[in-house]
Amino acid sequence: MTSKKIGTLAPMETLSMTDRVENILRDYFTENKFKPGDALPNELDMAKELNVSRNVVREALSRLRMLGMIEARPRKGMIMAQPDLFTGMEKVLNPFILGQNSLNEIFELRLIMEMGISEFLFARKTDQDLTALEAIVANQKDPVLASKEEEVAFHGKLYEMTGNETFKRFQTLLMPIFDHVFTEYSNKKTFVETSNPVTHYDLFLFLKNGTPDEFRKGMQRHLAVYFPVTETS
Amino acid sequence: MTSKKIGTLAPMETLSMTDRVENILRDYFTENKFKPGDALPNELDMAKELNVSRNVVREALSRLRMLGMIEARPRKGMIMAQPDLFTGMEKVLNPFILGQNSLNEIFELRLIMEMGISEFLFARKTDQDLTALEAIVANQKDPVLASKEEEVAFHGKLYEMTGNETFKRFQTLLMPIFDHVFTEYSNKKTFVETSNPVTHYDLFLFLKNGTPDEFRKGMQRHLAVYFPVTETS
DNA sequence: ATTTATACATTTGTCCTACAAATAAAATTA
DNA sequence: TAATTTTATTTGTAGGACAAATGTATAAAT
Repeated sequence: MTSKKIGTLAPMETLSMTDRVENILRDYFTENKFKPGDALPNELDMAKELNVSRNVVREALSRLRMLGMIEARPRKGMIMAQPDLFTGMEKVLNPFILGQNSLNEIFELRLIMEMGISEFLFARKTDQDLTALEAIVANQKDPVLASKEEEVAFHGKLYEMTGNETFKRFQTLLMPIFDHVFTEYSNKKTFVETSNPVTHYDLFLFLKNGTPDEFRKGMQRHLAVYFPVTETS
Repeated sequence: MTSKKIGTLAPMETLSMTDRVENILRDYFTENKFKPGDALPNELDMAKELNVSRNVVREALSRLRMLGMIEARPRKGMIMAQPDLFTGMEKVLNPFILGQNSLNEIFELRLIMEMGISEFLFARKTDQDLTALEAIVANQKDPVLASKEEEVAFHGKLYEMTGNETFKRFQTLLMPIFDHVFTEYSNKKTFVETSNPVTHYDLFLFLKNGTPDEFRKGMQRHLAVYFPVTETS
């Protein structure tokens, strides 16, 4: 196997000490099945063990602390913590930094999710939820053009009704991106006024009295303008 | 308004200098609309400007570097970079650290996404994709019990066929969690053998010759055992 | 002997200084 | 002008120092 192929040649990015220590620490936690609450060695011991300066260890630990992976109690030591899945993602969600392609793909993610929640909504909806949802759609004057507040409240409530906190948090984080891409849509494309648009109120009725299928079809028509063109409409 | 309410009393977590500098820097980038490629001030200037030590600045920068937000070229300076959305998330995806509740919710996320991709699959499927997918299902001996490799390959290919790189990457990251939760399912619950399960091959046929609705219904039955119980099945 | 007071050890957070390495820019020389 | 040398710049890494505060061990007092 003396092939000339030595990789893509690009990824020969020499990692810094900090990068390596960060990886080593994460691997160490995983291999030793560290669980929230478990105590970590102190910084100096780590530095000596790894033959690096305390600075390097602290930079690596600082990263893990930011992610919520570990917690440092001054003068007491560090312990493992329960990280939130999206803490890291939240910090890079900046439309000016993210590429346009990423932004568009995130927007598509929304379409996918809102088409997929139907079963969960019907499985977990409560009368209380429906009442709250009705209040949201009732606050709306113009039945066609929803206000931004109402738009956010309505769709947000749907995510909340899935009973999946992670899912809801994901949506809340992505919301600014949705809005950003939506604004671009509004500016660039001349909107094709659909003949009989499905309003939030229609969706509410589907959710209250209809079936998962009816609701999903309604949602699809509600979001129709954003979908890619399909042969079999 | 001289109420006695002074907050929840809990969130009085005094931020460290590093935490604050990290926030200040991110805000600074956002407010000044920093874009990938833009040059950053050097560390010493930042430290002087913010009245903190270079160590603190470096710890904060180290975090942003980890997220891919900035890039440091030794001896040349730092520039803004294009972060990957999920870099931070990837590092905390550790079943031993994440809570069981999070794990279950992530698993539900998968169900939601796979129910929602139908329209995208039909809008973007190519003959090449279908050929590749057919090869995957053809490799399978037992039509009912899919091997783990085939399972991963089939569902992974579906995500890939949406043409949404972000979506596909998300799924790849979450895969170990899916697998982890799935294993728990297998151990705890005695599986209810569905009378006529929908196989991957069935799904392939729906995707090739059917409609988005047919495919989605098939997918729902394929994943039925994992769904929450719905009144209107 | 029990309680109280004191001293000590521990550990993170922050600051400081120093220097290597390597590149780009500037200055010098041919 | 061209080639060479010098210098300045900036990140990466090392190492020392100390404050603060907490828990623990030690000493003192009743």
